[in-house]
Amino acid sequence: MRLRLRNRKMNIEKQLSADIQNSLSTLYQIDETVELQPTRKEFEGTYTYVVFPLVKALRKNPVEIANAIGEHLKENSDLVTNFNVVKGFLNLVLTKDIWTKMFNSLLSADRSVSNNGQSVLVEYSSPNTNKPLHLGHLRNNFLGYSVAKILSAAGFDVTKACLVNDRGIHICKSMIAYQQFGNGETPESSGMKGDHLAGKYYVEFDKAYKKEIEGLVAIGQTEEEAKKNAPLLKKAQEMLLQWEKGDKDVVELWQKMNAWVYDGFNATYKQIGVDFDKTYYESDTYLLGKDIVDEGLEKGVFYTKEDGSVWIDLTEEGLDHKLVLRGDGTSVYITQDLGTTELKYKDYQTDKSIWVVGNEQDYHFQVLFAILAKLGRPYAAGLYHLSYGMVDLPTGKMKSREGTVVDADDLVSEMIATAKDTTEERGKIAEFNKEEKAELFRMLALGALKYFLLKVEPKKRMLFNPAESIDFQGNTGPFIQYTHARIKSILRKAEAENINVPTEIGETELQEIETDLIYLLNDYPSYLAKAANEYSPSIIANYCYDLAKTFNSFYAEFSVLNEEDSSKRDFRLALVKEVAAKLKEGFGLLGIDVPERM
RNA sequence: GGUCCCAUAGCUCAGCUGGAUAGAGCAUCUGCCUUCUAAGCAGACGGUCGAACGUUCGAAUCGUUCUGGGAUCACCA
Repeated sequence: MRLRLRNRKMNIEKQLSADIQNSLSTLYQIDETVELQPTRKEFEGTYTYVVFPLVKALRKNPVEIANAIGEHLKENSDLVTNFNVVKGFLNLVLTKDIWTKMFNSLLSADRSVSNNGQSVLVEYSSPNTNKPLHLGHLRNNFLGYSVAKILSAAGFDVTKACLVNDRGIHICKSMIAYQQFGNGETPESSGMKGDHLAGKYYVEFDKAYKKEIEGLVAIGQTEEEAKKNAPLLKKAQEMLLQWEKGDKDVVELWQKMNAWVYDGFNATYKQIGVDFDKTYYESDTYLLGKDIVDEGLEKGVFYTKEDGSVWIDLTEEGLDHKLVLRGDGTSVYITQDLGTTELKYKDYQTDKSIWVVGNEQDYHFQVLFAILAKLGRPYAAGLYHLSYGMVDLPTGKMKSREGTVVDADDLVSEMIATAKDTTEERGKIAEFNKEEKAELFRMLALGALKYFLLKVEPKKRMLFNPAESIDFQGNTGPFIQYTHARIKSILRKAEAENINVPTEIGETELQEIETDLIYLLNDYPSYLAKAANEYSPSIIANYCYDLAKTFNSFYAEFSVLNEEDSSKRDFRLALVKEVAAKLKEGFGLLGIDVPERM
């Protein structure tokens, strides 16, 4: 791995800020940090410096200050050729060759990622083995995978982890229902994917369980009593105890059904293009954490109640008292998470650890992090819950138990069918063979789906309407994929005509839309940094959209290969090649592939 | 009831570390394919930025209160 000590990339904005700082100290003997913003389209200039904040200290009127700074910059800065002042806004016009310089520095930039010396573990997906993945899991998977990619591009050493919830009462429910109603059905005999088969029996359990409750209520029990007393639930609880004791038959059934489910999950993961470096299984880790409870008691961070249960007082942190171990000595959810957090740290010693988990667990993670901080864990400050909002349907919340979910496999299949129809309608891929077509349809389907789920800020809940299929036009994945394909088409044609793409360009007069593109390309690192800081793929998605949109405006108005001035043509060739590369790079961070043609 | 999150155009969303006249897409309407891919481009229409106070030269952005929606406050995970 290469380590770059300094960022050698020329940064106009930084240099300009420094020049302004210099002007301020020369003119007014003040030392201010300088923030620049892009000049609004309706004014002349590239960067704007707002002088209002100086007014108070300098006791001069803003226009006067702005003019003075402008004059000084014009005299002393190599970058500034002219300026104009509107109220307190100093609009700076930069020297003409700045754009070719900026672009050449982009062309010659070192594209390897420089390691930032930090490591991070990202846990996501974390499915339950009693049901197949649904739309909510897709948001989770795409988010986790993308955040891992983004952090990696930002220089982190990233480990992708998955914690499979493969034990517990919910798994036993599927198992009981299978025992009772399964008649030896298998994925082979039924033709169902293993995860769907397990999910079927989870739903079966709930149906039968509800019937039992009705029956008990009919003979006079209250609903609450009936829920506790229903024989099926008793059986599931009994089965969990047997599982914990290691009962041979139960463990065998558990292994058999889980193996089916893993086959199903692996097929889904492969289809949606998601993977992990490490998989943890809760059946291996659910007993962890008890030693941490002991440690907490010794340190006086935890306390014991009369019934033997162990608690922590988090009222100082603005939280409540929280149970960390049951009176009978068995674990609760938080106990396990204390244990797995410790385990992950022992395994990887990462500087940061991220959980991609829905916002219904916000409180749980507040508590978890607060406890680890109180225990003085060195890694506590690096823990982060990437909380995301639920995906709701027009009919309300998705519930696996009641079967009111948008199944992940079904949705992907439907999207592929839509991609096929949409593409064939346009009739542009006649020369594709069968495999190439299949690959393209999948690429577009996943592009549409991933972009749809990732372009929204993670913490916002979102609505998915199955009746309205996901668009392929406008602000969508396929729009950006299409833009990439268009550029590739130009590059192919150039190659066929033996026109080389230059690696350095000479001075040439540029259109405004071309400088817009250079500006955007040059700005990419700041978007990447922001996305990494905020763990937010939506920032990358929106950047790609901006870039694609701007390119398409350029494309509609100007021609690359039909440009008669060869220096302009060469510049445009290099420019569009950079745009394509950036779109591919950005979409790569979202886990979306881009086609050569479509 | 306590705590946390969300509220921007008819719909889906950007913008939020305070800056100039709040931007896209979808939908509706008008133009643009004998020229590098029309999954595109140009334009029209559409806004009390949930409400009220406050801080500020300046608030969609910060603060307080309120309204609406969601989540959570289990010896479930």
